[in-house]
Amino acid sequence: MNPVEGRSTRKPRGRGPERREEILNAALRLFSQSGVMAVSTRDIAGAVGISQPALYAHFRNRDDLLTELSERAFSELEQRMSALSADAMTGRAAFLRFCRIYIDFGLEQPDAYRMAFMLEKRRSRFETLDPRILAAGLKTFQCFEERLARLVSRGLTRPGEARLLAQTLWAGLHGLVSLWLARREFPWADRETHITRYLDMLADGLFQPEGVTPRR
Amino acid sequence: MNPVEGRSTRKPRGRGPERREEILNAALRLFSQSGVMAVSTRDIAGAVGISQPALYAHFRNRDDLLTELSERAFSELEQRMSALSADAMTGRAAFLRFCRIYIDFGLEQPDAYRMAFMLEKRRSRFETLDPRILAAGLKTFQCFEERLARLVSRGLTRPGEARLLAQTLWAGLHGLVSLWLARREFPWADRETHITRYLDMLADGLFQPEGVTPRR
DNA sequence: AGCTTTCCTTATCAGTGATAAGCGAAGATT
DNA sequence: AATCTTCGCTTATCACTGATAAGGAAAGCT
Repeated sequence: MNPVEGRSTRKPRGRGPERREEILNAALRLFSQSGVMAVSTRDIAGAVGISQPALYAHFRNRDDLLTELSERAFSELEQRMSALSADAMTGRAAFLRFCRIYIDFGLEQPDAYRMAFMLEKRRSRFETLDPRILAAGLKTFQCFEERLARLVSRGLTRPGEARLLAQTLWAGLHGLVSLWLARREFPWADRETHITRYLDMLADGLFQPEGVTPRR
Repeated sequence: MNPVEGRSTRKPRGRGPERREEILNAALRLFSQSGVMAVSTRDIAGAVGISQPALYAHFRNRDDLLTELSERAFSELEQRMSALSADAMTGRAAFLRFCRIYIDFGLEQPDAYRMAFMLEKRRSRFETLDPRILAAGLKTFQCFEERLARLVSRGLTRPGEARLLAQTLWAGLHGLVSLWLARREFPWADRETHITRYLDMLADGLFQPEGVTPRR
């Protein structure tokens, strides 16, 4: 695709990058259907119509493929957040809408969300996070932090408050979304009510009424 | 152990239930060391000093063993929460202490926490939750809800509010803990500050100052 | 002594992710 | 045109996984 890419002056023959796309799309579809853990490399290869070892020409291993999908998931979330910033809204209403973007992303694309935040790789230790996923996550988080700071201008009194608030809010939203996704059978309250109540609680803590100083 | 247990009048020979305990303990230790996904049934059997198929005399399969550990994790959390209720505290301070119990449990016993809330089984679809884990989770949640309602007596105005609040708070705490556990490499803010700020934000939303009506 | 039950073994299975070796055809080189 | 090179793929195979089958050794009861 890029002539700068290699020492060879010859153009790549064609199928290469497209095959890679085919594989990624097929994998995501299968993961959505049957769950990430249940899909084998043979399943993916079969869906694309190639043999299983052929995958390894495009991805070093299975986890590498998952990483790629994780990066895409982060990218998608980032895009959604960026789309909102056009409106130069501020205050409570904007805060609520901003949070809804995160929540809606998780609920509409549960598999992408899982890829990004909840995925436990098979081989490595649980805590060992892929550097690529870490980088993608950091980038997305910076976007999150930036937009949030713009929306919530009041209440950011101490230095470093913006980052702390962003991490706190992110964690809160993640808790909501991840529990919904991981424990579907649980008798959750009506989801809309739940979202509203939760965001209100957060907003009540964030946007204190005039003349009232929040404790601490 | 219990004479009511079977039709046989003979006493069980001994090792049975103890072996089961041995296996569970060894499994939990290995999971803590190497991560849940990285530990095989042969590893567990080897740690106990028996052959791999011998495990299946005590557990139907690997997931069954994980389920057992999940139940124990829930039980441990429940115990911790119940321990606090002795003090008949109320109000904001009690709320903060209550939340700390949950957080501390997750941070002190990360593997138990993962068992209970973050575990993706290998075989089944991700959403398909083991009924036993569901039951254990429900029981623990009821404990959570009950204690919380006692602590936060004000602010519970609408019917069903207690359950909604409990689910909301649980989700918020889970978000914090699970992200810490799953993304250790992330440049988190100082944890103590983080906890304090987050709980304050929640408490500010919950315990509105006198004479101020929270929006909505 | 003989029988039953318990707890464990070895042997083996299908399925997994991954690697090695090689094959055929499309471009490049002569 | 003939040859060479490289690419994209195949088949064969590996070590390992969770799980099952079949059987053995020994403890305790009759």
